[in-house]
Amino acid sequence: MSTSKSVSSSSEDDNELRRGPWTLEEDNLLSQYISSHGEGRWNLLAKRSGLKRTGKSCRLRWLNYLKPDVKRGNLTPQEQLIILELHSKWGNRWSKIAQNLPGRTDNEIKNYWRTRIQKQARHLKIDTDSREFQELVRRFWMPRLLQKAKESSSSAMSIQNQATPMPFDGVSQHSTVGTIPSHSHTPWQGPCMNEAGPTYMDQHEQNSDSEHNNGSCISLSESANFPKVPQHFGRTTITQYHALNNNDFGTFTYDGYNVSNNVYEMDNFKTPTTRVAEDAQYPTGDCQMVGSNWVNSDFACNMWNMDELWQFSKLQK
DNA sequence: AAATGACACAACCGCCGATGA
DNA sequence: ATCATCGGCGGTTGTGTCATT
Repeated sequence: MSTSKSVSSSSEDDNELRRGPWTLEEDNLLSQYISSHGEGRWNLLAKRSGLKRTGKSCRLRWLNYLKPDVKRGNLTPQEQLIILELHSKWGNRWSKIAQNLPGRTDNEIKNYWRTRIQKQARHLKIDTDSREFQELVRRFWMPRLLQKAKESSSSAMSIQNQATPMPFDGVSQHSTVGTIPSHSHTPWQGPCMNEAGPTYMDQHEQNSDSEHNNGSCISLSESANFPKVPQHFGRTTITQYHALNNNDFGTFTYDGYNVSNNVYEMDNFKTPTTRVAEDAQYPTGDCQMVGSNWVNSDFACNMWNMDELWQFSKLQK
C-alpha cells in the first residue's frame, strides 16, 4: 500500500481518491450522510457526500467501524468458541460466521483467526486445515474456552450482584460511535440472540425448528427454554446455547457428557483417544493461564500455555 | 533513550455473483 | 443475450503501537 503518498492532498491530487486511514472529518461526513440518507448505493454516496473515497471504501468504513452496533474490543471466550466451532463447520466463510456474532464483523473475525489461531498453529507447526488441528481445537482449545466462558459468566454474576456495570469481555468497550444496540442490554446474550431471534443456527436449521422460533427477540427469561439445536462437530455436539441470563452460559455436551452450569468436568473430555493424554495434565478446575487475570489481560497472549499446548499436540501425533 | 521486532487491526485489492439497462 | 455497475467476500498488506533489547 502506498498510503503515505496517496493520503497526501496536494493540489494535483485534489481530484484523486483518498486512500489510507480515515480522518475524523471523513468519519463525521460519512456518518452524517448515512444518518440522513441511509446506507446503500455506496458509489452514489461516495460522490454526493463529498468524500474523496470509493464507494467500496465508504462501505467498508461504515460496516467495519462506524456502524453503531459494531462491537469493539477483545472477543469474549464465548465468541471465540463460536468462531472455532463455526470455522470448523464452514471454513473461511467469515461473513457467514460473523452473522452469528452480533456486533462483530467478518474483518474482525478474519483478523482474529489469522493473528491468534493461525499463529498458534504455526508455532506448533500444524496446518490449520489438517485433521490434527481440528483435533487440537476440539479437544484442547474448546474445552478451555468453555471453562473460561463459565468463569467469566460467574465473575460477571458476582460483579453484577455488586451492581457494578462492567463489559463482559473485560477490556473491550462498545463502540464510542453511536449507541449501544438494544440487544446489548446484557453484555453478551449468547450466540443465539439478536433482535431478529436466534442467529447461531443457520437459516435452514432455524426453519427446521421454527415452532420454537417466533421470530422476535428472545427475552432473557425465555432463553432458558431455547430449543435444542444440535451442532455437530466431529464427536462434539453442542446441544444448547442459550443466553447468559443469570450468568448461565448454557449446556454443552462433549462426547455425550453435559457441561452444565457450575460443574465443569474435565474427565468428560477423556475418550479412549484422549485418555492417552492424561499425563499431559488437562487442566482441572482452574485454568492454566500464563497471565493471572485473563479477563483484564490480553487474551490473545495469555490464552494458551504454549508448553502445555505443545505437549498436547505431540500426544495427538 | 533509541532501535528493533512482534503484534493487532484497519484498509485495500481482486474476484465474483447479482442486478438492471 | 450482453454489458456495465454495484455490492459482497476472502486474501493480503500497510501502519501504528507496544514490548523487548
